[in-house]
Amino acid sequence: MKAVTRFAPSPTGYIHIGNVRSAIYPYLLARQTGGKMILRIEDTDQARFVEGATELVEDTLTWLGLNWDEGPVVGGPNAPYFQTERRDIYHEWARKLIAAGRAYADPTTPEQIEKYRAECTANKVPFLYRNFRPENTPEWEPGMPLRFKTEPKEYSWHDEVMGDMHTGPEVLDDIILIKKDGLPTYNFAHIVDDAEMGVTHIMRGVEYLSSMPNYLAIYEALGIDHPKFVSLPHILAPTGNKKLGKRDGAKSVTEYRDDGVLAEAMLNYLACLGWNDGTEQEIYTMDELVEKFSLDRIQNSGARYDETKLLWMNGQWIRRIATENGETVTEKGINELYARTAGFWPESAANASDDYKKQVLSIIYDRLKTLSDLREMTGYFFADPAINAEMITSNKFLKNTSVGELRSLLSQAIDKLSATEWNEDALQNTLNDLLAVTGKKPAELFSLIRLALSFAPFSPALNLTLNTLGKETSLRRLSAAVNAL
RNA sequence: GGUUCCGUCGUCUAGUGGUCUAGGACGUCUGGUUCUCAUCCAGAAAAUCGCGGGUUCGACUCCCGCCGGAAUCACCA
Repeated sequence: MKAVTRFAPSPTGYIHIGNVRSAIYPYLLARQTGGKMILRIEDTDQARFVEGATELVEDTLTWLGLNWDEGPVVGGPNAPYFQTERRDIYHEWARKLIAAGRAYADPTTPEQIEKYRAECTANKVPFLYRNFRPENTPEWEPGMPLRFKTEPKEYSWHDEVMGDMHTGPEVLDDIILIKKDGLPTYNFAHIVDDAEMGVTHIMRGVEYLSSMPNYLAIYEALGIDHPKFVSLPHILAPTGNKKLGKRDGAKSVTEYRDDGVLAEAMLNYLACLGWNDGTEQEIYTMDELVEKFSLDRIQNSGARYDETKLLWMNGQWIRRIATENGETVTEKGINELYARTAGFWPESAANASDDYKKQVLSIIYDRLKTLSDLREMTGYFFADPAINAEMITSNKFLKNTSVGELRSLLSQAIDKLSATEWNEDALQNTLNDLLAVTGKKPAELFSLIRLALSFAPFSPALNLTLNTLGKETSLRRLSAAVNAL
């Protein structure tokens, strides 16, 4: 069965990690079944509308590789895809309900409603508007709120994630269908749109679960079949038991992109938070996700967001791309990874060539957790580091060596390296010779040379660092270090 | 308060009556890979399966009760 799914955000800000899954899962199901994915913008709340939010949504989906078949930008047979432009459609459906005696214009003022509510609170009974239904209602016309006239009864339904559900009549109420401003509420609009657009699966957060009976009542009154319901459990904040939201500092998805997280890792992590295919696989490509995704394996309890694991996964993806999933870097892999690194290099790399940066990347990639680590970890490849003799003399492997000896060791290194052919293997041989000649341990000799070259807390293997830096630069820095000691 | 949902290592999870003295992953710790950091490899610690009853020869798995957590009760979505 070809699934028609949708992601229907309201344009009130950025998409954060707590709510992208309701875009990922619909996408996966649509692609798996050869169906389609619709992007619909639910902008009926004018007060919460945020300028530019739609573009933010599009940007996020595009980055993650979640392309939509119908919606803004691409259009489609069910256009328009902004609810504010579909006003007439909702009114048309609303009139059907009125004609069937299942909706009425509500003349009650908000103040009066508040009184009813206060009355119920005082008497400790649940507030149900249907108990205060006005007896004489005017004929509805736009500009008046329109309410659903419910018929309280029990409802049973099936949720693809939560299983068989059942509720009593006490949860049914006369909910607002169309607001005073003429725009529909979410409760009404999504039902109409999903029906018009042929949506087969509604995937949304569990917070809508308690509204289900009211939706079921509307589907019934409208005489239409409802789509399948898929309630997605919440993603929990790192601490506490609350769902992850902007107030808990949930970062936007694109903020992770700007911090150097790969789209593949983000998608992989999020898809597997609350879903797994029952195997022990951890790393999934988009294609594998599309192939293996299944609704019945979505977890029905909330999952805590764990950034540490996301970062681990990002490291895995960086290595996977650089090595084309093998053990060593390949040219193609480095090119692929390099293409993602724009904007993450230190300022000093501004004038460096692509080839040089690729070479640096190829020896440093397995140390990266995020692309932005490049900024902190590669500076000395592009500009001579500030000399800090203290860093050498206080190093744990060097602090017991006299300054005179340090100088002598560096001088010997300079002599040997001056006469060496400059490539990885030759450099390694020279380094080994140096070890033999001086009788020093690698910890002492290599640490010294490494620090004199980089003055950085860590760096790639010495021979690789030397090779990339080049002969001239390496010897210059070594000499400068001798003079500074 | 009403209604509904959820409950396995710190975290994400596997587990659908016996193969579970509960498996994997992240994190943590230890050791190895000629320096550092990281990768990689090996290993360790870590869950009385929320609690109490029952059904059964046998329960993490089925039933009941309880406890704990969450969601929702808007002219917001």
